Amino acid sequence: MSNTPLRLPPLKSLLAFRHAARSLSFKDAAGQLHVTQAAISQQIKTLEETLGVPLFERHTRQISLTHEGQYLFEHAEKAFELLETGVKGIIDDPNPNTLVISTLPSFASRWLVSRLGHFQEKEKDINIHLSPSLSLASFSDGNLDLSIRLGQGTYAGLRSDLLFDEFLLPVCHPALLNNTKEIKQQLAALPVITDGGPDLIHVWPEFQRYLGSTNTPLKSHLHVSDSTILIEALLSGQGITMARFSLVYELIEKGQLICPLPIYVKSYYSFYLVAPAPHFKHHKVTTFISWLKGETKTIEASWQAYLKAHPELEKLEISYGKIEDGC
Amino acid sequence: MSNTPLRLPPLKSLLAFRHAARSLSFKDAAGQLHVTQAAISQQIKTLEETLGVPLFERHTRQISLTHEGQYLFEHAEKAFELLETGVKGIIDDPNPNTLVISTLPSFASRWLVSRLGHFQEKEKDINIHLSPSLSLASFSDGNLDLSIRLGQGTYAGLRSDLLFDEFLLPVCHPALLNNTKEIKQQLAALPVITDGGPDLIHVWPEFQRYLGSTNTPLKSHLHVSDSTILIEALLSGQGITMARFSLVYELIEKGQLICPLPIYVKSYYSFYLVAPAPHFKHHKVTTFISWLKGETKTIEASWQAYLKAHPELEKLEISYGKIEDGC
DNA sequence: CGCCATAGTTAAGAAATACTTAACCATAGA
DNA sequence: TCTATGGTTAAGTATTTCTTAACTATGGCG
Repeated sequence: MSNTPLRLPPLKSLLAFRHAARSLSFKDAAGQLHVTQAAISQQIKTLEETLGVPLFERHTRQISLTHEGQYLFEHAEKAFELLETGVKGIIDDPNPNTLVISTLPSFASRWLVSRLGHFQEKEKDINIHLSPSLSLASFSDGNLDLSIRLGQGTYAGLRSDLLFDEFLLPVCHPALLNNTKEIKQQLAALPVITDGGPDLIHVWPEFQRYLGSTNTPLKSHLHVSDSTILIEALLSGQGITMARFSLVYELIEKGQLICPLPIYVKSYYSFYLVAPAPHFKHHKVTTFISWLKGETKTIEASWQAYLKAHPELEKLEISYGKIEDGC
Repeated sequence: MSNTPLRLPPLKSLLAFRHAARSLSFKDAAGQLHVTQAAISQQIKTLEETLGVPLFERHTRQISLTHEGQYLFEHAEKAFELLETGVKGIIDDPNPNTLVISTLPSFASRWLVSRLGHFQEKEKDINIHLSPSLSLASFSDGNLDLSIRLGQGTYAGLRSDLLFDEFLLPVCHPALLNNTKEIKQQLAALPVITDGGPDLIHVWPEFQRYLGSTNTPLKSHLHVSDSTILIEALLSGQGITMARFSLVYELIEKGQLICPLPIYVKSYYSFYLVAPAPHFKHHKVTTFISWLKGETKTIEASWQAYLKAHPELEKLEISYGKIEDGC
């Protein structure tokens, strides 16, 4: 007998065979594999032609295994059980009691950290490791369970679930404004604070147009490294910015910051839960996501309440060119 | 943990992974699987994304397995070994000492049977079961090893290897002709013997044209069930036919039959060895085929010698319409 | 007994997957 | 320092798998 290495028949047809042989029904096998009966029929036919032997006897509406079919089934069943065991062991959570989350430092410090106590009290057997990151952290080394990012949800090879949409408001310290001049004039004189978020880049032209100073450079400009610093700069009265609602709405509610103009923008970035698809099946992840979605409902509720309390708010429509994926 | 049934990742990517993990080289895995290195690279990437974990660590030009990769490899290796064992057991010959051959009764009786003694003497451990059949016998019940058919070699789901080409000659008993009249006139008066072979149907119009009697029905017509009877009819002087060279050349050499006209036709049917592809790997089949090809060289040699001895032979070109697959 | 539902089959076309090619990157070795 | 090597990726092509629709041969029910 030749020693040339064996070339397996199409593996899909072997899997189809295994299911058909186990249930002795092409129809049932089709249901199990989420394909049509015709697909199974064709797969089995191809397999029989490739192997050169019949694997089933046909009895019009029923099938039974031939001797060779029985022999092959015994091997195929064990083989696919092994594959299933191996794959399941891979995608099962190797560390079910520790949830490693990466998110924006600003979102972590301004919103999430202060709420995590509630989660930990509720879920005592899940430890949270919060890992701030300005950009999408890599899942490639296997040490990260979930990422909460602001972006477009288009991360290659990863699943992204929308958490909540983001809105941008003009925000500053109340002490920066008084009644001696018109608000727009006062604002035009304030430094603008930016943090490099790509969704903001497209907003300034509109902002300036609203202030009536189209196509002139920003008078004064404070650029900070991320939104955490940006919020601190706002709170210390360094200037004005279009701030993300999720980060400032509690400060506005407390009167520590104000929204001096009746305008807002819907960011084309939203907050997403991002991870490899199998991570979304881990108990600790699904538990955290359920809790988080409950908590972020307060952001959405606050936004709706804010809109209701300020009917004069006007939505600026931004025209975008090439949009980055997000951060 | 959810009880929803596990859906395996693409099986091809698991096989690619297995080979890459075993040799720790995408390049080597590509060679083993007869694809390009890029294909393996993409398969592994897809698998890692689907499973949500890295399986290899990359070191520019080298790879090593991660912990999860090692775990999965152990399962995958065993699983594919099982599949290979099962498949090999299927396509290996369950009955290596008995070769069941189906062929045309005419070819069996006129040519093959008388030579099989030589084969059996040469190969004492292979028993031949010769099973005459007017049409292609089914391989579906697993009791047939090889078929020798006259056709176009286009049998669905089966492999067909050309054995030899067939030629058609006008043949009759020598006693049917004398010197009193011109040969063509005498032949036109003879009954035509046919056996239903589709390759003959298209020949008669040309035959008649050659005799100078275009578009008139055959004067007299003896139809028999197959070529075995046809040869007996020829030998008993019942008429003329366009006979297959392989069946009559020995009778012509002995003077028992003659070819009264210097014409011939190349049949669009040829003799083929037909079987499910794996059967061509069985030792008994390859042994028989080697022997048979040696023996059928005498037919081809005889044909070439016949052409050389009769340089006046003219090849008639037949125009065909829709052609049947053969028998 | 006739009709309807059922499971398997097949052909043709569409959808999805896998592969190739070419260009690229980061080394390692000569 | 330059070249060869193994892995990566994008774009386009080839192949495989699937769906749909029509078909066949039952088996069971009214």
